[in-house]
Amino acid sequence: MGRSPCCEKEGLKKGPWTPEEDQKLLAYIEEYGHGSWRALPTKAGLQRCGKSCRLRWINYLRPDIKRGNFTLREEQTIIQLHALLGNRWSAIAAHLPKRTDNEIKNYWNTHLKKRLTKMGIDPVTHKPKTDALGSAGGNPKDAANLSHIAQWESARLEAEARLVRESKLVSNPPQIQLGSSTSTSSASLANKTATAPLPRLQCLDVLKAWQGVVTGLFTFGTDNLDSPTSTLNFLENNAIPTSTVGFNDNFVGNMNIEPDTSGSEWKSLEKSSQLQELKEKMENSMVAPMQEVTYPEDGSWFHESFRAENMIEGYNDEMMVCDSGGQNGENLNGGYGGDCDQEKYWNSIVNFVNASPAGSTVF
DNA sequence: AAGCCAGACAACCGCGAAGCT
DNA sequence: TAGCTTCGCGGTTGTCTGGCT
Repeated sequence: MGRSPCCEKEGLKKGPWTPEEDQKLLAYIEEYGHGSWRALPTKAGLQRCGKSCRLRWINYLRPDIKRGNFTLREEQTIIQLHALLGNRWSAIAAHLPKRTDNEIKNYWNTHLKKRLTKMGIDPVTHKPKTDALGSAGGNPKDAANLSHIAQWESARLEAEARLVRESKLVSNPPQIQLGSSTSTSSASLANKTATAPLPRLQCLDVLKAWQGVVTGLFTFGTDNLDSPTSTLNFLENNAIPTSTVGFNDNFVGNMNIEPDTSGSEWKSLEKSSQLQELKEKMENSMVAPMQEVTYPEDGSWFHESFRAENMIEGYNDEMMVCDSGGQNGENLNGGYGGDCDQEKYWNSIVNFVNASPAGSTVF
């Protein structure tokens, strides 16, 4: 189909953005919103193509971007989602608040992929390279099950990512009349632009749901989820939940869930016909398979994964350096404070990714 | 001090999908 | 319905920086 000619025009500047250009772009979006990206450069007085402006805004200038090192939890989430989704960075980014797809992609390529490779794990399949022939212990049936699970989760995550994008449109129309202020501070922009921080779509967070299933079943006793389908129960009564449908607080924290205390974002979503449509789709496509999931009762397959789940926030690479001493240093918080943390951490990740509900009767 | 190299990250490019007329 | 425009995504490249020799 038609190709945008904007970047092919001669005379347009390429390469790194100058502070002056950033200022112009910020000032324009603050006042008028981005509107049509194609038309923006001319209106904003920039010698750039619209594509370049959009990228600069999305990946760098947007006020709701969290910069700096990825937390251990974020790394874990990226790896888990990558195991399910592959290189669908935008879908992965939808689960990492304030991170851009470009940033995640870069981080994966420069850090995580190499680490997995070093550990002898194929970063594409997330399987040990020595186990090339078979996943799930080499059992073809289990491998097929795992594949089905991955496909299923992939489809659902994609649907959710789409909803997240749509929610941006619903709750934050792109063209916002921003008032008379000419301030270009990030704080100011954060309240005004079309890309204000998104609410977490709590009950549609299928990654959370998936993990909540196994977490709830094996580790939390009385507050356990009754059944995996509970994650979608809100669909039945159309109620926007104020809590996380039976998941314990621990879990919520672990998954970077940021409850929206105001609920205002959800209220706007409630009115969305698109949301209603998606609800119906999810009801039809997701609830049924989940109902029959069963897992080994002893929870052994999930044990290591759960330990990784409980690692404390702020855990960083330096803490993960594995000395030759090899002492086990699991701390009282359930995290790893010992000498061989890196190996344990990554083993946990790998176990989580590999954790196939072998007893599943779903597929 | 200079040159080289590798890592990290910003930015570009090409493609496909969605929307509009 | 076809053709065009616009946007978003993912792969790739370019540039900067810090470490090493």
